[in-house]
Amino acid sequence: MIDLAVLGLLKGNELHGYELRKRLMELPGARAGAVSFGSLYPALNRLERAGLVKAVEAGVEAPRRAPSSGSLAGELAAFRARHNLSAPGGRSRKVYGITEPGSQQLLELLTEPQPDDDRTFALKVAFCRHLGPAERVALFERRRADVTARLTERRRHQGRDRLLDRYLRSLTERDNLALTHDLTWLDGLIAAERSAPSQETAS
Amino acid sequence: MIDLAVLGLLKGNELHGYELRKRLMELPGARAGAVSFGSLYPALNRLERAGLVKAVEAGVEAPRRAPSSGSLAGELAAFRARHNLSAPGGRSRKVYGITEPGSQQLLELLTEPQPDDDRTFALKVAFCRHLGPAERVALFERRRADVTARLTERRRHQGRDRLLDRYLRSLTERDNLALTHDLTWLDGLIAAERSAPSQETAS
DNA sequence: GTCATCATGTAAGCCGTTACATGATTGC
DNA sequence: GCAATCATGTAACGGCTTACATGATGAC
Repeated sequence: MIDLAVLGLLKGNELHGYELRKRLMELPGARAGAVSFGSLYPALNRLERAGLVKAVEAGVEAPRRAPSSGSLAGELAAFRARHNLSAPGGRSRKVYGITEPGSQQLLELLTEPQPDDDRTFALKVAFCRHLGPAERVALFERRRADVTARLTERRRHQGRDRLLDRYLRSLTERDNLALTHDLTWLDGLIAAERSAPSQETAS
Repeated sequence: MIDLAVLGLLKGNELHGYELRKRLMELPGARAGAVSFGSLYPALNRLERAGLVKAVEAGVEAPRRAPSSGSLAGELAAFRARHNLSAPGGRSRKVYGITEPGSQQLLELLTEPQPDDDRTFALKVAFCRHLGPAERVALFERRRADVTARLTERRRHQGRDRLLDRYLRSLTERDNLALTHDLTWLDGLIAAERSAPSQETAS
């Protein structure tokens, strides 16, 4: 989940951890991108060790390891820091970019056929522009099947609606509505995909 | 979460673990009650040790500990097994009921004011019949505030809609719709609560 | 000069899952 | 008799959170 989120965002943007999280939090879809720093930073380090992302324009690192009295590196850092100001390419923070293996891994994550939970699916949609039209449709169709299955499951179990109190009934109705809306939405996505000029955005 | 689910279901029904899970899985609301056996059974034991639930009609337990050759207990178990068939009060399974402290704990879990994630909120609604009207409205109002906050947050961040690709735009729209529908639903619940004959279902 | 925000990290722990082990009962 | 389902558990592990520690920078 967090790998998908990180790789998806880094594909196209070079970002440092803090900014990455800010963007993640802004992603739509039921808090899909919500992660804590406590899991983001270790994840970034892990992905870097795995070669899926790499630090770019790394700039000043480990100035505190410098035993020499002359704080050359420190001065440099301060100078750089005075001039960066948020534009992608800042200094003194660790800016990451995606690597080729990282891009491949992103595609694999987006393509894996196992059923997604809601948050993962939202993330996949958020980054599905990196897929080709066929894989995109496959993604939507798989989800469609999942939602349909849930709906029919629900209908199987709801015969005893009369036995439920009003709150459970209301909850059930809400659930059915939400699932139905999702189906409609997915159908729209699929239809659009099939009729659209099919602009490839392959890897 | 699992405590809420277990206590909520046991309030009113006496059930064994397997049946408990089956009912949990049937609860509406975005897979709200989905739990694995691997977490359910330990949870039941924990709740029992804490005195929040207790085994009732324990019936045949530990027949394998009986060293005597005469398999009296075994025979009895077999006899019972032939006749129980799913009706609450089965044998050879561990049937649990809620205790007074358990009921109190359930009320506390239903009343705690911290914001709920979607699944927890669904569970609270599923069992909110055990609350009084005032606490119920409070529950709904809190959720309403949460959803409203999410909506305005979203609106703050979506000025650059034009920058997003069609999939992110679609996802954002879907999200807005879902949140809006939820708001309407909550408003309906609140209105119904306020205008209803206010049937108390206190602890 | 002090406070909020930016920025990166570590450690402990929670809460749940999957996989495994075991055995009784039911239906064919 | 054999398979599917019912039924209860344990062990290992995974992923994420909270809380903590640290420090630079910017605004006033």
